[in-house]
Amino acid sequence: MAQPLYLQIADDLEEQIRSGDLSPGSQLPTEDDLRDKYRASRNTVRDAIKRLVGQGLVETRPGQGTFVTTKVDPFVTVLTGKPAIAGGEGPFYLSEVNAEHRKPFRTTPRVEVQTAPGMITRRLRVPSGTHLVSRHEQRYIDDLPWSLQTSFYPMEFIARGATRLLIAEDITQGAVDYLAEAIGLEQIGYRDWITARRPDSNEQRFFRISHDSTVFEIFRTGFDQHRKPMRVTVTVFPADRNQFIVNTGDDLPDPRYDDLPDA
Amino acid sequence: MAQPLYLQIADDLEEQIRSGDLSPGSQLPTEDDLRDKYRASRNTVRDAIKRLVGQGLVETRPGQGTFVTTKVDPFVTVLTGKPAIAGGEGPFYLSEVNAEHRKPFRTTPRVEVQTAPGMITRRLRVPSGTHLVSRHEQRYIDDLPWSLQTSFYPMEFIARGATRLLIAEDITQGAVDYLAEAIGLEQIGYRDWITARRPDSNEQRFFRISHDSTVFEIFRTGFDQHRKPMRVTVTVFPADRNQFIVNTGDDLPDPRYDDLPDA
DNA sequence: GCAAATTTGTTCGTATGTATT
DNA sequence: CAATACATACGAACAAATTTG
Repeated sequence: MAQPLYLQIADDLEEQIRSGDLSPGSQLPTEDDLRDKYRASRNTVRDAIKRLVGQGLVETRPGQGTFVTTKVDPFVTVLTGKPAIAGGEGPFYLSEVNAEHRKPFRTTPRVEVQTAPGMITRRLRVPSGTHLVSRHEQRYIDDLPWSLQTSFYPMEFIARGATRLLIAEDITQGAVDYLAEAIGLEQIGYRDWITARRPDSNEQRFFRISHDSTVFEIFRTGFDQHRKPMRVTVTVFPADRNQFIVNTGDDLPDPRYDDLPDA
Repeated sequence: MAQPLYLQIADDLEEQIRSGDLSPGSQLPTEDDLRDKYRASRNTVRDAIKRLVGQGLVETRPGQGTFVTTKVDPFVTVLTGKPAIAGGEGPFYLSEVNAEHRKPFRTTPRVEVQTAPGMITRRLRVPSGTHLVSRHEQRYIDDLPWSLQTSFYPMEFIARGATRLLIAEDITQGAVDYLAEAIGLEQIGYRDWITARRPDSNEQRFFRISHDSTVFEIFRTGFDQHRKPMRVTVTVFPADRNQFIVNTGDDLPDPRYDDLPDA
C-alpha cells in the first residue's frame, strides 16, 4: 500500500477542486457514488471526505450532500494607525482594504460587571478577581458574522464619571474619545497581542465554523498618558475570512492597489 | 441519544486533561482499555481520540500509544520596531519576549533564482514570471523548528552590485544594511500581511505538525526611499508555538513584565 | 539480530439514527 | 409519508510501527 486508500481518494478530490473541475458551491457525488467510483467502502470514502472537511475544502450537510466551500473575499484589518484617528471607529481602528461596498454592522453591546479571567486582569494590571465592566458585541460585514469583541474597563472609571460605559448603547463617538472627554484619560497607544486557537462552542455557532477550524484572538491593551493600561479589548476573528496588516514606518504606499491576496 | 457516544467519550477525556487528572506528556489508556471502560467499540473510541487530536489536546504515536500534548512556552515575536534597529537581526526584527535563555539558530540560506508565484511578484510590483533571487532558510529555537523563511529580491539588484545576495552565506550584518551599503537602497519601512492557513506537506514534516493544525504566514514587504517595494519576505510559523505583538504609539511599557500568556 | 507482544492505522461490511427534500 | 443523504456505531480482520524479551 503506497498510500492509504482514503488519502488517495482525498488527494484526487482535492486535485479536482483545486483545478476547478469541481467549482466552489457545487456538490460532490454522494458517498454511495464515490464508493462505486473508487471501489472502496462507504466508510473509506467518508474518511477521505472527513479529511477534506478538516482542510476546509468541503462542507457536509446532512440530508443534502457534500459541497465545495465557497471562499469569501477576505476581510483585511489594519492594526496600526495613528491612535487619534480611532475615534468613531470603535475600539479597533478598522480600515477595510478593498471593502468599498461592504456594510459593517454591530449589535448593541451587552454590558456586564464581572470578575474577568486572568488573561484580562493581568493585562490591565489589576488583582485577579477585580470587578470589571465588560462590553460585548457581535460584528457583521454584509450580514456575515465577522468578529466577536469584548472590551474591559476598570469599575473605577464609573465612579470617576464615565457612567455611559455602563449603558447598553453604542458609544458612537468612540469609547476612547468618550473617556478622554469624561474623565480626562488619553490613550497614547496600544499593544496588540495576536494568537491563533481553535474556536469554542459559542464561536463555532456564531461564525458557523467547525470545531477544527481556526480563529485569531487579538488582545488589544490601550495605555493612558501615565503609561498605565486603561482598557483591554479581546476580538475573535475566524481565520478563514480575516487577514491583518501591520505598517511599520511612515508614508508607506496604500496597500489597496497592490498586495491583493490571491483570488 | 442526547449526545453521540464518541463526543461523550471525548468530552470526558478532555475534562480529565483540563483538570490535570491526565497530565501533559502522560499516556492515555490504550484504545482497548478505553473500549472496555466506556463499553464502546474500538472505532467509537478512535473517533473520540481523533477529535482530541484535532483539538491538539493529544497526539498518537503508532506502536506506542496516545499521549497528552505538552504545551511549549510560546515564542513571541514583535512585528513593529524602529526599522533602523533591524540590522544584524535578519529580515525580521525578532525581539524575543521572555526568551532570555533561548538559543536561536538558522541554517545557511538556500539561494535560488526562480520565477516567483503571483503572491510575490504582485507585492514586489514586477510582472509575473520575472526572475527573482530567493533566499530560503530554516530557523530553530532551542533546537525546535520555529519558522521557515524565504526572502525575494529583484535580479536587478545583482547587476547593480549586490552580488552577495547570490551567495549561500549568512549575511551577518543583515540584508537591509548590506543593500544600503552596496547599492544605496534604504528601507524606510515595511508592511506585514498576516494570514493563517493549513500547513503544506513540507511544513508538516519540518514542524512535525499534523495536517489539520494551523500556521501563520506573514508576508513582509520592505519599501525603499522611493516608496517602492524592494523585497518580500515570507515567514511561516506554526500557530501552536508562536504569538505576535504589534505596538502602536511610542513609549509603551515593556510587555515582558505583564501580558504574559496563560501558563 | 530476531521474534513476539503491544499499540495504533486502515479497510470492509452492516445496521440504525437523523436531517432534508 | 417516502426517498435520499449524511451521522453514528459495532464487529472483524489485517497492516504497520514500536517496544520488549
